[in-house]
Amino acid sequence: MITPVTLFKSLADETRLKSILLITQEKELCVCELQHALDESQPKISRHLAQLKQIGLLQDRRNGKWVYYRMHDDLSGWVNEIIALALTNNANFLSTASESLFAMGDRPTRIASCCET
Amino acid sequence: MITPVTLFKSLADETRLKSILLITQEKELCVCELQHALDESQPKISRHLAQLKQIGLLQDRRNGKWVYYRMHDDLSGWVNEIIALALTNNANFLSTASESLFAMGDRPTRIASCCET
DNA sequence: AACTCATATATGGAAAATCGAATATGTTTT
DNA sequence: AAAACATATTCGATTTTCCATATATGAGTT
Repeated sequence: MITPVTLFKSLADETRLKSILLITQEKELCVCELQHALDESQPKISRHLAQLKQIGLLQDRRNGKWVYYRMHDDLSGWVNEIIALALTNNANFLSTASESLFAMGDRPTRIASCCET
Repeated sequence: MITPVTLFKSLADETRLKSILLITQEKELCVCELQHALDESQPKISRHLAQLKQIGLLQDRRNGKWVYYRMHDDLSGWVNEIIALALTNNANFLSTASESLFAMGDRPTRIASCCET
């Protein structure tokens, strides 16, 4: 069970918050997609994702060379609700990253999406 | 307009989060009540409240020697909703502070409550 | 097996957050 | 106006967070 302080600390960083909101919006994203969408270095993205995974907010799965992150399945309802509220009420906060993601060419998601359960 | 990162940073500290949740629960609290409920030093409480006020999460009013803090009237709906979710889903996180507040003798609130609009 | 690509981690340093202690301000009481 | 009380602020120090760089791991590809 995640504590409220731990949750809010996780959301209190621009890179982490945008990552979580993008992942929530897109269901699942790999490191390189977040790297492109947020225009940040690979280690930076990877480090924050590892942190979010360690806390239990995210879970990952590897598919070939790519590692896909999504919200953890076992999150309490109120955690998901808080994230959903943040997402739906801060469209402009995420717009640039979101547009950048859609403009990205060669997204591995397309290839992977055909293999999902 | 508060940004989501600013909001979550505000909630990412135990003293601040408990203060905000207690204030939300009790409508209005003065520094000495929070000091007692959270069992923290006066400067520490005061400093965090000042920070929350500066951000625009709290507003204060002075009544005699006491300064009462409450949630800011002009907060966006989603901000209040997030705080309400945190409050209703983390009873145990707040229980000790809450009990300590109720056990406090000579609460100035009692005197002030007769003068509120 | 060597090479490439995607991702992860380790390290040292910089920046930011937090704190305790001391002190200042403002209000009431005497 | 001095004393007492509630609150605010300053200061230096500690701790925590964050980052860039370099390097490691792990999976496909040739």
